[in-house]
Amino acid sequence: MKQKIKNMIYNASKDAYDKGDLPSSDFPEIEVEEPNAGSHGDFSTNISMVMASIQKMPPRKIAEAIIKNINDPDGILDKTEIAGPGFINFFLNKYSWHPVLRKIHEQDALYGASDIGKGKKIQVEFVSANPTGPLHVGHGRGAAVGDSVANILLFCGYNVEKEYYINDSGRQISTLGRSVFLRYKELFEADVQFPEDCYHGDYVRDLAGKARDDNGDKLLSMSEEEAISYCARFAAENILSEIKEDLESFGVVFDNWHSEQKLYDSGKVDKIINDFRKQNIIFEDDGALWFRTKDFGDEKNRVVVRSNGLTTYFASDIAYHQDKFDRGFERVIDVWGADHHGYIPRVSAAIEASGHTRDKFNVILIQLVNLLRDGEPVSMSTRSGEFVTLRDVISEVGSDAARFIFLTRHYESALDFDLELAKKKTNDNPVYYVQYVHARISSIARKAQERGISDIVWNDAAISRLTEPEEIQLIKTMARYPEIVRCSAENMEPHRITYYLMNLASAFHAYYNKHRVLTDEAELTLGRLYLVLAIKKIIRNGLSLLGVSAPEKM
RNA sequence: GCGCCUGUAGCUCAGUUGGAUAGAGCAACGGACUUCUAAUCCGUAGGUCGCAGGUUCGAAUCCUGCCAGGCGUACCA
Repeated sequence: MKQKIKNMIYNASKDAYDKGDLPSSDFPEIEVEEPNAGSHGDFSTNISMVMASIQKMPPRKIAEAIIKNINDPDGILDKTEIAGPGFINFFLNKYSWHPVLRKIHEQDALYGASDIGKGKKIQVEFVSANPTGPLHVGHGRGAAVGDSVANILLFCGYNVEKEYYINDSGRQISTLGRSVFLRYKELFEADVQFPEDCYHGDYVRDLAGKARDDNGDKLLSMSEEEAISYCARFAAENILSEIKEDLESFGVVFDNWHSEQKLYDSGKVDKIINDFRKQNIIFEDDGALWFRTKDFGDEKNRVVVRSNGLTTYFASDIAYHQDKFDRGFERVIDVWGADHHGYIPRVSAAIEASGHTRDKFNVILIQLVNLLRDGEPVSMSTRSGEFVTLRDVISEVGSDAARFIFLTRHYESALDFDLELAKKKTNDNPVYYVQYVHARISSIARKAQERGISDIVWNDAAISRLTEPEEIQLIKTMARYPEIVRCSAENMEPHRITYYLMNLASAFHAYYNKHRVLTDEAELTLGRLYLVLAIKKIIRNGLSLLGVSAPEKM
């Protein structure tokens, strides 16, 4: 619809120039928007103001020249007007909106989909929590955003892969092994010292118990080094499978799980370090190996191999990001917690050093989640091991409510997640507000079926009965959906869809309270059924991008 | 100190990539269920868009400088 208006303006401008009404044929990009105020029409363009300096004419005069030359072969326009400093407002004939409904019904689950991604191979890596403990709420937000962004990109024609990077190597894993081993030892001996820097959570005791169930006291007869290494692997594997379960119950399924350890085992880390040393991108100083991140815009150089010979996290990240591009991804998106933002310059540096431009690398930084209960902060100390896990949250408030709430804010804003609020089944909690639309319409459809109305298809006579202002408004809102999805994909901002759905839901509920769908008039009823079933399709369609279910009954 | 994020109604937040009179929900007040699900709707009230400059036809939005809060600034992960 917007495109039609654009074409109309373009043709009118051209005709105006041909006839001499406009002195220049240098036309800017035409922008058409939907004004907030209904009194400003259905669409509006600022072209006259933008062209004023080029045409050397006052904006309102330009607007007159364009309007004079407007051609409307399909008869979609009711009227046009010049307003304010020179806006041209277009008022559409209400019948011109009706074909949108047909499109929604035909495209159904694909309404709003596009090919703006052109099949480009793109990777979204998210969660990637260390397998040293259970997922918490912060990971939940990352999971909800990452998964949804990936869904939206897929919907917009990208070839998307969802990946989880497993940090199954390095010091935190041996600390985990030591923690589990010590708790295991406690099961057999008194007076075991448990250091501060070990993991204190209850899950460590659970894992120790499990290790005993599997092995009896066998581990005590091994060398400590062997036992710790066994416990590390045992614990990490167990935790990882718990993480997988949690994510699955949260509706998140990864295409690929990428192991850090395998990057080392395959020699990729050593190779990249050697290559960069030859290129003098990595150099030795004070017994350590340093990456010249400063040459790539970071504030200082960073250590890759410590003087004790151990690699840093950064070392494997260099190899990991190079590996992503080696696998053919044209764009790489990392979803991180905002506390890692200082890490961006060095990873960008690594990417640039491996010969890729940094615009192919995007980081979505997710701000922190404050967990509340009835407005009071819930303590979340990882040290003491007292934190509310994602699993707890899902079982308490449900996956749908949790995911929706995580997506009700721009990820760059900190989020207060109130457990009591999330459980409420009222207007405080927008997820039910949106799902309720789907359930209500489903209910109407069932009632219609009881009345013997089953064949709900496009029918000129029935559709032309849709003339109420609320009906036209609803169709206009529905017509905007594809653009919302596109914006959401371009900016990687799922919350745009969340807000759109709340908006559409609100328009529907208002309509529902004012007008009956099932009336005594067959044609009107059929038209309205066609309308609300289109709404239902968009609600389902949008919720699925967010990873939220669309219930038939509530 | 430096870097990133945030600052919009009493509270929690949107704001169509620079448009016209800045919008929702909650909370407050007043209304609507014998009719398709009241997990809903309608109405009233609520604003110096942190502050000060600048850019232009036009700024919550872009630029500069301040102020406030959060996070980060390891040969940790």
